Amino acid sequence: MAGTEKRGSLIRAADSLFHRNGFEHTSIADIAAAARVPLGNVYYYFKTRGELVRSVTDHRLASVRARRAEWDALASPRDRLLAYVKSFENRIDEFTAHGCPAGGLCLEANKVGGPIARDAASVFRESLQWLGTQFRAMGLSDRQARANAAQILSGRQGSVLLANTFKDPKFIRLEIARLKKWLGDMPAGNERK
Amino acid sequence: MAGTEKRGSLIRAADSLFHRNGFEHTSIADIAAAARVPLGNVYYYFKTRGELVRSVTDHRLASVRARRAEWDALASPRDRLLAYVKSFENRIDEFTAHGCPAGGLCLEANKVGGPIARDAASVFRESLQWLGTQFRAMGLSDRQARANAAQILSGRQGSVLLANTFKDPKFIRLEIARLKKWLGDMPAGNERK
DNA sequence: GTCTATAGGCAGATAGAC
DNA sequence: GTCTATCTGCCTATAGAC
Repeated sequence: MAGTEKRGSLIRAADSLFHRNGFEHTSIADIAAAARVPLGNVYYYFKTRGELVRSVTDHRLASVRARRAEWDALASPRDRLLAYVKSFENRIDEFTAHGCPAGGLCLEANKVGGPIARDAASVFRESLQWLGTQFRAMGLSDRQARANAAQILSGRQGSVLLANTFKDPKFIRLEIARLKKWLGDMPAGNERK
Repeated sequence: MAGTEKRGSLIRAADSLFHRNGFEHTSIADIAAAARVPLGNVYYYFKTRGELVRSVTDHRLASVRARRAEWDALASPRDRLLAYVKSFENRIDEFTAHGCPAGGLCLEANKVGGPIARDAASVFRESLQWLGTQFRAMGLSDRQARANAAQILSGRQGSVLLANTFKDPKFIRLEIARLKKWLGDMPAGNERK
C-alpha cells in the first residue's frame, strides 16, 4: 500500500466512522484500527486530529460537488431537481440507519464551535445555492427561489432526523413523495436553459 | 440550599449545558461548576453520569407535557395548533443560537446509541401523537393526520438546524409563515370539539 | 516512511475525613 | 449530607528505534 493510499484510507475510514458514530465520539485509535494503520502512523499523515477532520470535510465537499456536476449536465432545471430527489431516494436506508452525514456534522459542529463549524456549514451553503439556481432557472423570483431552496433542504434534514430517530424510512418516503408531487405540479413555464 | 434543591439545580445546569454545548461535550465537572456544587457531591445525587442524563430527559419530557396540557385547555384543534406555532415563534432566538434541545439530543443519542436513544425519541414520539390528535379532531383521516404531524415536526427540526447552522433566524421564520398560512387555509369543517 | 512505547491531560467514578 | 483527594482508564500527541 503506497503512502498516499494510506492517507486516503484513513480519510475514508474517518468519514465512515464520523457518519456512523459521530465526530466527537470517534477517536484516532478507532480510525486507525478501521483503516488498519498503527496508531502512531496516523500522525505522519495528519499533524493533529483537527487536520484529519478538516480533510474529511474537504473530501465530503468534493464528493457532493462531483454529484452536482453530473446533475448540471442535465437539460432542464426540473430534470436536475428530479435527479437531486432521486439521489436522496437512493440513500434512504443509509440515512435511516445513520442520519445525514452533512446534517450530523453541522449539528455536532454547532455545539463544539470552532473552525469545524464553518466547514460543516459550507455543504449546506452550496446546496442552498444550487437549489436556488434551479428555481431561478424555472422562472421564479430570487426571493421565491431562495424560499423553495430552504424548504427543500430543511424538509430533507428534518425527515432524515425523524427517520433516523425512529429507525423508520417512512418519514423520508413521505418527504420524497411530497417533493415529487410538488415538482410535478410546478408550472414549467418561463424556463430558461 | 436544601438537599432536594441541590439535585434540582444540578439537573437544570445539566439541561442548559446539554442544550448549549451538547451532551457528549459536557463533563460532570462542567455541570458541577455551573450548579456550584463540588464535583464529588454530584455522585451523592446521581450514581452515574447516565443517571443524571436520564434525569435531564425526564425533566424535559415533563416540561413539554406541561406545555401541551395548557394547549389542550383551548377550545378548538386549530387554536391548539396555533398555540403550538406561537410557542415555536417565541423561541426563535434560542433555537437559532443553540438549536432545538430535543432535536440535538436525538441526533447525539442516535450516534452513541444505548438507552439514551430511546429516552430522546420519546419527546418526538409524544409530539407526533399530539399533533396527529389535533388533525384527526379537525376531521382528517388517520393517514392524513399522521402525515401532517410528521411534516410539521420534520419541518420544524429542519428549519431549526438550518437557522442554527447559519445563525440566521430567517429559516425558522419562513417555516412559521408557511405553517400559519397552511393552518389558515385548511378547511375548518368537520371539527369535533 | 513505519511502528512501538509512552508521556501528559482530562474524564468518570470512588474513598474516606468531616 | 458534604467535600477533598485520588484512582483508573482513555484520549491526543510525541519520542525515538527500525
